[in-house]
Amino acid sequence: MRSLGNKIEVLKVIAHPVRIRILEELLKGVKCVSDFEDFLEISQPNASQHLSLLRRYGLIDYYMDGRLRCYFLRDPIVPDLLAILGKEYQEELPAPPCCPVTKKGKYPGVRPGKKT
Amino acid sequence: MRSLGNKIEVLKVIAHPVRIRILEELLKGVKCVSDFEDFLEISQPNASQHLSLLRRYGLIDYYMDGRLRCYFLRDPIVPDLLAILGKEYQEELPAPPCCPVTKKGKYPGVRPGKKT
DNA sequence: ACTATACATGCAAATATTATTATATTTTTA
DNA sequence: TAAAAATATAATAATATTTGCATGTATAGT
Repeated sequence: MRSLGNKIEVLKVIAHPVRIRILEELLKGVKCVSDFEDFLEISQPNASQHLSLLRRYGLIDYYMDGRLRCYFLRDPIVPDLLAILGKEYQEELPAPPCCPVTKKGKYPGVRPGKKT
Repeated sequence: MRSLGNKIEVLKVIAHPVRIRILEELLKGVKCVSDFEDFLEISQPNASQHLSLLRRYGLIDYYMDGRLRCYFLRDPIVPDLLAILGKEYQEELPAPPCCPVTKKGKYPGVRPGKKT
């Protein structure tokens, strides 16, 4: 299992437009580097760098088929995160019953060691 | 609704150890700035900066109670993401039936315009 | 009115991320 | 075995993020 700190690093790695597209493509199935070049509008070395970053964090891996590298998804957190990114959120969370701006509110939290 | 690009920005904003802790605390309930100072080991201005970044992206908001600012969660994507970060993943995703390294595999994808 | 409290803001320094370019490695094909 | 295809690596430059510090503002208490 990953530690929380580790998961945050993973989140950071995922949070990049190119890498999200890569992961979305891999969700559909195996792809090799030059396939990505076709629809990501970036250079081959750049694609390679993103792929190896994703691989360094264990999110994806590859099989080798001759001189092709067939990349595929490996970490189950990826489909979960992509699902959230695809989800439509309509409402905001309910605001807490606290501290209206105009009137004098009352902070509900305990504030040990604080004056006032 | 947020666009995908927008959600990726949000993901990036969330993907920071201090900000994750802030959001986790806010998931429990309203907190004001100096409350965060107590358990995050960072300076007040730094806490304030992280809070205002989170607010700039609409993830949180605050009520004012005198000189306190009572921060609370606002964007429903936050609890969903925190849930995933808390989730335990045991297994890796099933590897695709393709291209074993030792033997000569066969790339399953269509590669239009590519030679070989 | 003065002082302390709670918090925000602006700026500069340190650090990290990203893309670009050139080059290297490996494998297949001719 | 030489050329090409597919991909990786390394170095660099451009840019963005993060923090620290000093200062600013508003409110509350005296």
